[in-house]
Amino acid sequence: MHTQTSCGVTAEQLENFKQACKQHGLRLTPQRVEIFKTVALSKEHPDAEHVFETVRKTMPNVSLDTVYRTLSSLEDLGLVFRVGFSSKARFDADLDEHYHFVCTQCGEVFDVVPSSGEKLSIPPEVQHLGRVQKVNLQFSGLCRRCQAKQKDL
Amino acid sequence: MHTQTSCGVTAEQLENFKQACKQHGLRLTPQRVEIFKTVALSKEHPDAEHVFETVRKTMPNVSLDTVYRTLSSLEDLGLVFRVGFSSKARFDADLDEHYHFVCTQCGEVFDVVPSSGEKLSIPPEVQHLGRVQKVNLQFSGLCRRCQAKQKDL
DNA sequence: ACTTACTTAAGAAAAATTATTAATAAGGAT
DNA sequence: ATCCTTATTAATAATTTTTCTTAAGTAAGT
Repeated sequence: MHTQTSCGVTAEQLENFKQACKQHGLRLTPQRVEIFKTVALSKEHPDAEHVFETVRKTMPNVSLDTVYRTLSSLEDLGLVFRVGFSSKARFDADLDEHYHFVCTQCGEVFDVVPSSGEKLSIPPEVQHLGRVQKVNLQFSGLCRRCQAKQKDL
Repeated sequence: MHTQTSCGVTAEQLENFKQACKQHGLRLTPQRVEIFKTVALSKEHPDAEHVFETVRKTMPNVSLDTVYRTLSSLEDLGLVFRVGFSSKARFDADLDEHYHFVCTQCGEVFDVVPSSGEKLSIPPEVQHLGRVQKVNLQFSGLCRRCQAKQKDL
């Protein structure tokens, strides 16, 4: 069994969080700790507004801006995963099954056309959750060109 | 080889578009045709603003509102695919590999934890495009509860 | 030719996120 | 312990993206 803090976040998780902050020179402010704990505790994939409301219960003065800023920095440290993609909507008329690679730097979107053997099969547990109408698979990272640019510095 | 129109949209694609519009009682306005063609021709996954600018070159009076309205209806007909997820950002502190099923009706997000055999492997052609830092796999559709609600009507 | 959906225009309004600025406080130095 | 530097924060304002309103005109499709 895991060692747990009173609030349910594993001590391991918290320690990991503190280490990552220290490593990147981020100060351990109460707001940051509270926001991290809130996401770590929630099982419902909260949005920024929801985190804001939850944190406000114990820290009535946090601003929504801090929540957004903190969530972004936690994402940068890899401590929190952003579900979905919050950028503006983009469209594609190619309806054949294919995926996308999005460069986090330049924003370019590349098509990934799977070979017949690579096509994604919908896991049975997903079909049990509901009727799947759409599959969205997106990889993101640094594209070749942006990688090269970084090295040029 | 495919039969092509002068502008590069396959006749098949256009025919499919016209049929779908007819089936759903959507009128075949020049704006709708032009917007569809623009997305179909573009290889760059354009956003609404980009479509707007492109369409304006040949139809200087289209409004941005029409572009948004049309793109949405084309998506509803399944003629156009919305890349990424345009909803608000949601966060998850669970960093283990897992996917999500999002209900298009109620918005609830369900976790999909793959069994070891189901885990996604990153295709080599993706690794060739750049350094993958994040994988985002999202299924969407109607969840069980919302399915039941629909039947109850 | 008629009906009715659709579009334009111009503006307002939501909704989500980010920037500005002055005050505050974390964490290292003294 | 206290001081200092600099990141961080609260509060508010601003931006960005998308949708809605209203009204008047246009044109698709039967």
